[in-house]
Parts: sequence; structure tokens; C-alpha cells
Amino acid sequence: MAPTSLRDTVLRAAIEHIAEHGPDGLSFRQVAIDAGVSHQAPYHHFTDRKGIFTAIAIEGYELFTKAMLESLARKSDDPSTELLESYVIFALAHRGHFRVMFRPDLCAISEDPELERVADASFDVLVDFVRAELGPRASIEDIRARATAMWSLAHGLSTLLIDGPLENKIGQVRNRRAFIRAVATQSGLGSPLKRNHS
Amino acid sequence: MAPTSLRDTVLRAAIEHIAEHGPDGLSFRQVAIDAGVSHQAPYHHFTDRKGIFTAIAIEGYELFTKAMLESLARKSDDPSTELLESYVIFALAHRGHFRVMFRPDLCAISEDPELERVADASFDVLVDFVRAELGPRASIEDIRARATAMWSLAHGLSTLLIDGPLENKIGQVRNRRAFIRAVATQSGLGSPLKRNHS
DNA sequence: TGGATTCGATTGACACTGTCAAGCGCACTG
DNA sequence: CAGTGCGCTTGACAGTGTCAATCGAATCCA
Repeated sequence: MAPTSLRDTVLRAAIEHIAEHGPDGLSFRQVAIDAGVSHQAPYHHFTDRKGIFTAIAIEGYELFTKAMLESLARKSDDPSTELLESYVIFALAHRGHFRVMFRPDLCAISEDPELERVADASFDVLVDFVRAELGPRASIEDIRARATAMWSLAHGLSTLLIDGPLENKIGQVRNRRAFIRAVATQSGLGSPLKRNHS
Repeated sequence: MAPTSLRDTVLRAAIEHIAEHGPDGLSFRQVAIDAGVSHQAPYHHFTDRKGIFTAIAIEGYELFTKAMLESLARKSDDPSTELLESYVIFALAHRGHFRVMFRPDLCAISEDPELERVADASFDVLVDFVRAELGPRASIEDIRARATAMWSLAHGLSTLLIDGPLENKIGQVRNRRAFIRAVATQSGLGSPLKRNHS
């Protein structure tokens, strides 16, 4: 956790600032001043401003993949809810990373091969889970639709909790977990799945 | 549609720019130059930069409420899916507004009474719908959880489609509508509701 | 009619940002 | 010991939002 190089110092300071005040007001000149180095020092380790955000996003996706895999490794009897929960809990616990990861104006996934790789790895965790859940007879469309549904639910709840009007309306971690599970249950996405036409 | 006052010209130009390039690179000085007025003219009609985004968000929430109410007025036999669809379609059709509405660093809902009013009005449409759907015997917790679930699903899908990695992966409007309905169906949120505890 | 006031818009200055280009010191290497 | 790469500094530049003062033309009121 303690930064060793200047590169790391800049990253930690930026992530912390973003978690508290968002990524937009962030001034790397100010970060440099706080670190006691020249205004140009941060940019020496990255190509430009976008490069710093890209580095943050890459670190974020790596943590993200790890968090989801750990949730699946827990072998819960309701792995869907567990996975959804891990998504939201990650977003809340690492909002500094999360706020950057889905902002293409800060870090364009298509412009950085490594970012693209780690991002795809994260998405694959979710898609692979849905594929296994639905079984080998499931159509590609159903897999895609269900994976997107789970992803949308978790992503929407995360963003609404972090930046949206749900902000600060859920207090303690204890209640937060219960609320997230309730949301997952109220959607049909929590438990194994029971289709309902008409 | 055609702007009449300079105030309107600025708003239209900004919304169009945001829809194409996002809200962050936007320079109101450049907007002023394009409109053939001085660099300070835009700020004369609003308190500051945040004020312009607030005005855009207010207009957005008004359009948003209207779109959802129209969807409910259609009296579909699957009003849940219809409502979810109207949410996402609105976001895609008005991404200039949508990109601003949920960005508290650009427009803080709690800081502007009118913005707070129109935003609450939008959220009330959703909550009222869920309350009516679940009936008078539903607990407040269930209503809140289900409304949040619907909201999260629609919001997550919208943001993933607009700024996320789903961008440009869904092509035509025709396919888009079908895909949105498939996602709504794959979640349990589409049709009237059937609870499932494993 | 004429003076005051209001309001849309202009002008100039300011601090601040990211970026470009050049240069400095110092460890390491041949 | 010259040379070379690397971490970092320094200085300049264009561009941005914001503050303050000003201007001109309507509008209102005496």
C-alpha cells in the first residue's frame, strides 16, 4: 500500500483523490506539488494525462477480475447473487478505480492493448459464469442477453450508489449488503433462474 | 428545435457536442466563438459552467419524465418491459442530456432546488409504478428493492450502451429494441413478477 | 422630453491546467 | 574516463473558467 516509486506515489494519490472528489477536478500539477516534485514529474512516467488514467483503469480491472473470481471460488449455493454482490461491493470499495474504468474519455479501452486485455478478462468472468449456469444447450443469444442483464443490474446499482441519487442513502456496510441482496432477489437474476412468459 | 435566444443557442450547441464527444472536453469559449459572440456571453445567462450543465440536466429530466409517462400511457400488456425499454431508448435518443443528468460533478442535484424537483419527479414515476404493480399489501422494503432493481437494470444497460464496452456492439434501432427486450426478459423484471427462493 | 435603470453582451486581466521542448545531475557501462 | 540512458527539473505556450469593469441600447418613470 505504501508507495515506493514516484510513479506509485502519483497513482495512489490520484486514486485517493478520485475516490473522494471524482476524476474531473483532479490536477496532476497539484498532485506533484503535494508530492514535493516538479509539475512535470508525474507525466514523466506516463505518456500524458490519459496515460495515468489508463494505468489506474488497468489496475482496477485486475482487482475487479480477482474480486469476481474469489466470489465464485466461495462456492455459494446462490452464486448469481454472490457474483452480483461482489461486483457492487468492489465498486463501492474501490470507487477511485471504478470511477475511471468506465469513462472512455479518461481511458479509451480500444486505444490501449493491455487495458483491452484486462477489461476483456473481467467481462469473460461474467460471460463464462452465465454460460456454465445456462448449460450447453443454451443459445448464444440467451447467454448474451442474460449476461448483459446481470451486468447491467450490477453496473447500474453500482453507479447509482456511487454517483447517482442513491448516494449516501444506504449507510452501513451491513445494511448495504442486505440491500444489494434484496435488489438481486427482486430481480429474477439472483437465484438459479425461472423464466416467466406472459 | 431552432434556437431563438443566445441562451438557447448555447444550450443546443452544448447538448449536441456532448452527445458526440462527451461533456468533458467541452469548451464554452469555443461554443461562444462558433456562435459568433464573445467568450463571456454564454456565462451571462448562467451563473457559471455548472449552471449550464444544470440547465441541460433540468431539461433532460423533464423529457425523461415525459418519455416514461408516455410509455405507461400506452397500456401495454407488459408495462414493466415497456417502461424499462422507454428508459433505455430515452438514454440512447438523448445521450447529450443523459450524459449530464447523472454526473454530480457537472450538476449537483442537491444544490439546485428546481433540478431536485424534476429529478424527484422522474424517480417518482418509477416508484409509483412499482407500488401499483406490487399492490397495497407490499412492504416498503420490497417496493424500494424492486424499484431499485428496475432502475439499476435500465440505468446500467443505458450507461453500458452509451459509454461502456457495449458501445457500438448493438447496431440498428430494430435490433436494439429486440435486444433490450431480451435483456428485460432474461432478468425477472420484465413480466409481472414471480418470486423464486431457490 | 429627458434622465435613470436595467439587461444583453463585450473587453481585459487573472490564475490555473496539460503539453511541448530543452536541459541538468547522476548512476551505470564500455 | 568518455558516453549513455534515466529520473526529474525548468521555462514557455495556448487554452480554459472566472472576476470585474464597461458599453449600448432599449425601457421605464418623472
